[in-house]
Amino acid sequence: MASKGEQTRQEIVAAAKLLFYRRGYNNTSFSDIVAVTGVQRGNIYHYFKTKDDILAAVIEQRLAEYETALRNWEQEYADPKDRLRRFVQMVASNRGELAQYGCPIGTLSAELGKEYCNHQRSPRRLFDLFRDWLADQFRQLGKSKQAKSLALHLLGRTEGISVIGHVYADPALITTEIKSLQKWVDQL
Amino acid sequence: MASKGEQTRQEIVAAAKLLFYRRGYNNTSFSDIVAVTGVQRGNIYHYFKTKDDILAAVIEQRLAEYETALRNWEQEYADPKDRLRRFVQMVASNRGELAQYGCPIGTLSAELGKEYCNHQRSPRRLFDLFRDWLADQFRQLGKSKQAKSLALHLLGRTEGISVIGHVYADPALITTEIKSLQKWVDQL
DNA sequence: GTCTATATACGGATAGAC
DNA sequence: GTCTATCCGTATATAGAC
Repeated sequence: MASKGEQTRQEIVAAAKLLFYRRGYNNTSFSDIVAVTGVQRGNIYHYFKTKDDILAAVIEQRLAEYETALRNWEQEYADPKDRLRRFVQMVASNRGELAQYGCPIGTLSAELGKEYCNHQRSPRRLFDLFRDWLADQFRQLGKSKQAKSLALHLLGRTEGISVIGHVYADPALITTEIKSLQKWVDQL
Repeated sequence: MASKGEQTRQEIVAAAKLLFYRRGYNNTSFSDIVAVTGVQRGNIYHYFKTKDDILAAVIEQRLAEYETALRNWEQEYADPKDRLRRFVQMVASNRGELAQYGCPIGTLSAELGKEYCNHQRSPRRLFDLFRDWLADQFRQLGKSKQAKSLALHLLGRTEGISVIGHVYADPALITTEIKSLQKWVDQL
């Protein structure tokens, strides 16, 4: 059972995660977080010294979430190819959100990857998580040598699809492109 | 010959274009533009009523630039396939910048595409420019029916490659992925 | 742990002298 | 067309009562 304080902390992180995604990190203010959570300004600073600290917590939260998802997929699907299909399917399922706000990892990286930003390299760990997991699947398919570059190729394809879908705010574009990507997986 | 005022205006736009790309739109302040150009704050407001107006001018500038490039490629290469190759080659040539700051169009779209942003749909015109030109080339290759979706596929591939190259700040990743994309063009 | 009040800095934008 | 001085809002962050 989580203590009261821990629960408040989680509420702040959850709200920040959503706001950073939908509005961007720089465009999200403490006032926004206060408005969403009901937790008062001063109290937020009780849990996090700076806005950067909140961002760090949000990234940790995302890492944990995705790790859990990947573990589950490993349980659900024995065939590495099915796991790859499940990964691609995730993008298709999220097409609505992706078309509205872009990829949560990709747009965060784009924003934080700019010059003079404290967190330039932080979102890379999120990419590492997927890259390493995907590479594992390719290795199990007997493609040890190209595993890493195949993983980056697949990651890049999904990111590109998200960018196009977001620019045109059109989930249907994501569906079309994902079909071609599913074929690519099938033909491995 | 450009008048003095016109020249000053151009300097502001040029500086803003570079700053918006490298630091992001929201992270660029008037003070930054003053520091780069030497043009004083009040004087900038003589040319642009708002920061949004500067952004609009920067987008127009990019549109004009890219239009010129595309026209030149049409002159240089008669074969539509060579024109497609030239497009892909552009990404390869810019890999250094792309790895450092991301795609100038893609990262701008990611930033402005977020919620409650005045310019949510402005960068779409930049994508339209490339999409329509690429679709034209596919049409001339006898692929009228799929022209638009092939164009979006190619655009998406380059965007995805930029995202990965940027996240890992590694131009070599861009080179690798571009090779596979060149093959795709060759096999059309 | 929660809240109010406030410090401090910097953002975009304006007024007006020259 | 250029420049200085300044307004005003809002941002992050802090102090301290309860």
